[in-house]
Amino acid sequence: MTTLDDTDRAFLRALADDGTLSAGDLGRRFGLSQPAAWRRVKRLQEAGILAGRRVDIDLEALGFGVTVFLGVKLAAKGRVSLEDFERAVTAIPEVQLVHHVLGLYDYRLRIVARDLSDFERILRRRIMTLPGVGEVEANVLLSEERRPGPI
Amino acid sequence: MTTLDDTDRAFLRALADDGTLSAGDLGRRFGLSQPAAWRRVKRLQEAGILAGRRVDIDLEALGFGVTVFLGVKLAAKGRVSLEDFERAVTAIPEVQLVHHVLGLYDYRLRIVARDLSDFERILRRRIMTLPGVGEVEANVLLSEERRPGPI
DNA sequence: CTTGAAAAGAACTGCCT
DNA sequence: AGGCAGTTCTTTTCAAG
Repeated sequence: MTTLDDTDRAFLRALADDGTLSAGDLGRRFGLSQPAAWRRVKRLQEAGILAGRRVDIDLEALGFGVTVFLGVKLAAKGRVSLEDFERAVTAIPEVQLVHHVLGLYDYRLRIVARDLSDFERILRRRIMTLPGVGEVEANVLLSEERRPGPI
Repeated sequence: MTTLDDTDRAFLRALADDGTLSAGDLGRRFGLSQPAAWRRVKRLQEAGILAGRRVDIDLEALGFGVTVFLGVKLAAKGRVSLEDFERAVTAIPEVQLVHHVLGLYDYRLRIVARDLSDFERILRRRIMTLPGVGEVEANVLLSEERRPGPI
C-alpha cells in the first residue's frame, strides 16, 4: 500500500476522467513542469496504482440499449460447479462482467442486450440453462453515474 | 447506430483490453498501415463508439480491499426523493457507481472500503441515514472478471 | 488502400536548486 | 521533492500513387 499526496490524488482524478491527458497537460493543470508531472505518473504506474488504460465503448451507439444486472444463486455449490458455471457464463458474449460475490446471491452479472426481447432470449436460452443455476433476480439499468471514488 | 466490420471489432476489443495501443500498433497487429488504422480509430471516435479513455486505478493497492454491491430500496419514491437520494449518495466518497435500476431494488451501488469494519461504518453512518432509504441488500465482491462484451 | 516524409508533440535524460 | 534545457522517439498529418 502506498500513500498519496494531494497532487497524486489530483492526477488520478484527472486521469480517471480523461486518460488522454499527457504529462505536459497534467503539469500545466496542476502547476508542475512536464518532467515533474511525468515522473509522478511513472511512479504511480510503477506502484501499480495506475493499473492500465482502457477505452470506453458506447454499446448504446452500437444498438445495445438494454443493460441488466443479474443476481444468480446456484442450486448446488460444489467446487466443481463454481468452475463449471464460470466457464459457461464467460462464454456468453452478452455478459460483460462476472462478479463472484458473498451474500444472498453467488454471482452478479452485467449483461447487455439489444432490447428487452433480446434480453429475454439470452435469459431463457443462455442463462437459465447454465450448469447449477438456481434463483435469479434481474435489475434493468435506467441510468448510471460514475464517481471518482475515495481517492 | 453504426455497424462495424471485423477489423473495427478487432480494434475495439484490442483497445478495450489496452488503451495505450497506438494506430501503428493496431495496424501492425491486424495487417493495416499506420494511416489506415489511424483513420479507423478516428472514425470510431467521431461516431461516438470510442467514447473516451480512462485509466484503471487499483484501489486495492491504495488499501481499499473491500468492494460491496448494495441494492437499495427506497421507502417513499416520490420524484423529489429520487433526486434527494441521488444527490446525497453521490456525495459519499466511497461510492463508485450509482445505478438507477428497475426491479426489486431502486438503486444499485458499488462501494469500496478499507475493510469490513470500515464498510460497516459507511453502511451505518452514511448509507442507512440517506433520505428515503428502505431495505438494503449487500454482496461482498470475491472476484471480478471483465469480458469484452458483444462486439 | 499504400508508401514516404514532414511536423508536432510526447516521452525521457542529465544536471541543477 | 521540483525546474530547465535538451535529445529521442512516437504519433499525427499531409502528399502522392
